[in-house]
Amino acid sequence: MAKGIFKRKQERGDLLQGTLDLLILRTLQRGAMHGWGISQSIYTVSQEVLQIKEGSLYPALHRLERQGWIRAEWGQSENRRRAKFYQLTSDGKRQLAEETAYWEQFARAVHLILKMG
Amino acid sequence: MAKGIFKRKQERGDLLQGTLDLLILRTLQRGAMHGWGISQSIYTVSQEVLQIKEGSLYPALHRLERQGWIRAEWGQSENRRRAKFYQLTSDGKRQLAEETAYWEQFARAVHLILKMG
DNA sequence: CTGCTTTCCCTAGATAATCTAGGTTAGAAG
DNA sequence: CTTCTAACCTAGATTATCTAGGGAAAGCAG
Repeated sequence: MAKGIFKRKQERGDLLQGTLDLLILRTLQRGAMHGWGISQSIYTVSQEVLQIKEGSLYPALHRLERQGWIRAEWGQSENRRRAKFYQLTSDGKRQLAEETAYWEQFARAVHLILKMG
Repeated sequence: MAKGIFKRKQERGDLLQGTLDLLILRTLQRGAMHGWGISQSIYTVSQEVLQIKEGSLYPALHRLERQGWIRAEWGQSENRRRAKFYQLTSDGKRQLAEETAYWEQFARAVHLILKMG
């Protein structure tokens, strides 16, 4: 990578903090999906902006499962590989609604700061 | 606190993660301010939504100063107390622009996920 | 003057989320 | 048979924020 030309790609994974659960839950609202697929979906739907690393994804999925917001089941992927499919539980749906509302309030608040006179 | 009645106030300080610097820098864009004033400004401008704890505020200010984005100077507050006034440096202005752009891209991306079919 | 409240500053340690950097398995493809 | 890729996993590092303390000085109530 040629010296100062490409200024640090600016990692900024920090903003994701606290949002990852929401993104996963929302993605699962469209139907059951395996982990790999979830991260791909987030990547493409966000127009290549949100890139979830595997080291974040799987721990997050296990966390969500432990909290009873998603349920896992082994199955077969579209490519005939073994894959773990996740789906929202009813608790998960409630949690999704809550987190969505919270995100919207938060984003509005930040917007107020950014646009103040 | 009466048993299950008040369900966890849901702390959710997590969303702030990665945004605090932006909020502080943006607040200082309006002029020099002391720490206490910065947090009050963020609180009222955000319509009571964003509440920065002192334990986050002061370390953040020191971090920003260490990185050369803000500069501190002791002075007197409106209430005649000793207070440390911070102002943006030119590096800080550049940083503010960068973080603003990044936030907007991020917020757009999350919005895409939340609104997908 | 005394004591209390408010403003303003500070920090050590806990908590927790994400990332880095590794690794495994099994099907597909050459 | 060898390589590539989809799909899963985790330990440890990093880092931001919060909890929970503490201190000093101005103003105010008694």
